[in-house]
Amino acid sequence: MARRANRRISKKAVSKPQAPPAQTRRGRRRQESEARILAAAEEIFAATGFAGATTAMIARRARIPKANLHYYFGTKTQLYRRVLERILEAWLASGDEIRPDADPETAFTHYIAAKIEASRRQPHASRVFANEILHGAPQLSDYLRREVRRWVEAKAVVLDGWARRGLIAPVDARHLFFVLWAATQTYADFEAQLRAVLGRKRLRAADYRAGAALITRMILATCRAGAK
Amino acid sequence: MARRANRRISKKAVSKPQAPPAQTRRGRRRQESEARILAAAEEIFAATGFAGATTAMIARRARIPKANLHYYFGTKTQLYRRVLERILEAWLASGDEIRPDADPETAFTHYIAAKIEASRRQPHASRVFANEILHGAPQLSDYLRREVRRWVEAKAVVLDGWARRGLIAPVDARHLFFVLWAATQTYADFEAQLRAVLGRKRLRAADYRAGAALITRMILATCRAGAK
DNA sequence: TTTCAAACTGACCAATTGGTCAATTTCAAT
DNA sequence: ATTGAAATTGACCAATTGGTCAGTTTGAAA
Repeated sequence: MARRANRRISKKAVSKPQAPPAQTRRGRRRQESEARILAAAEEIFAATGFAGATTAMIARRARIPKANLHYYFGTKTQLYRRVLERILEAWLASGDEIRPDADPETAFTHYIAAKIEASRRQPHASRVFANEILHGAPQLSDYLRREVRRWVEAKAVVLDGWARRGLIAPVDARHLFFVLWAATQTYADFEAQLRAVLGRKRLRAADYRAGAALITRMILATCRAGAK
Repeated sequence: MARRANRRISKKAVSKPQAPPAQTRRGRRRQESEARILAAAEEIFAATGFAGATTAMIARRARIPKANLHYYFGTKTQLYRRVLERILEAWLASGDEIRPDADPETAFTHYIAAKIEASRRQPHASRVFANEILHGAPQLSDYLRREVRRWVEAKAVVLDGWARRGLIAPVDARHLFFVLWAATQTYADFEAQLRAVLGRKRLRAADYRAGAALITRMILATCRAGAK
């Protein structure tokens, strides 16, 4: 692991990979490299978890020297955090359609479709997130307790409002989201299992459609006003 | 990692940890140690994943010398496989209630309750399994393609039979199980997230009950004969 | 064109870790 | 009581890996 003596100081003493210049050639090249590293890191972390990933693997996939990766991102843990931040940002941005003035059926349908689409298009992101939580969210617990919790509280208010107005049946909003996340993300996180069971080499568009359709049907049947 | 030269041979040359004697003192002591190691390994693998786990951690938790662990189980990978096998066995044993002659509503209710109870009582097992699949099931793909697939095919026949007899609405059985597994296992695999969102230090009995109740309600609403 | 801080990287190192083994202890069988 | 195969374990090692750094290159600014 190399000497642990104030890594921060010696780092700063050498150079500061801060402040990407501007629209200079250097700035452009740098942004390009950073993006490639982040993408590579996401793939590797998704495939192997934090502990299983090596900075050498990530650098190789990004096609840059390992020392360069450390020059840009510092430690493996810091790089991992950057990857997580990007993912959580996207995660929190979904669900905008769930608003008091929206039509519940439409809002649920679109939300589910978007989540399934995310599982299909960015499975790596979903898996990195899943892996982090699976192992106790050591790097994310603050985010979960703050941003995610707030997100859920806000959505719970919306669902309760819908229920009060008789638009949907009353439902435990928190657990509803737990189940919704699990159901939609399973198409990314557990893809290996679904492929094996379905006997597919790769999941097809129809598989994702079938999942979205079933989950939507389940939610609508559960929440349909007057239900149980 | 130590010399890779035929580990198998040198191992055999030293001794063979096969054939647990009988009800001798040694036999008993051995079974005890093996059980402690397997339990410790399950916890550690669940908490850190395969790559993040060290045999030293597992040995420490099992309170035996590391060399002893290797004496009993060979390599870390072999120990991991033993842990996985136990877990998958239990996994496949669930769902016995889903039989042609069973009442669908009762069968679903019991299956969901059992899965949630498993998430509550054996969260480690669920997490080891989840971690394995999340990373592409490198050690499990054969099992998934054989045992699990067969399991699902059999259950799909049962559900189709129920539908044909008008006991439930027609439904895509495969995807129904995907969603059911995800929804119930999330109470173990994503416990850290649920705790954060619910603002709990530990999930309570009531939380598991709420989850089971909602999932049951969803499945029954979806499958109720005559539904959509 | 000159300059020099920033960018870059090959080579290296210390810590960690999976696994081994020689030497010792235990105990089931005789 | 004797015996030897099995069980046990402290000490060790080679491979891996995160991270560093000295030396070189690059390009923006003067």
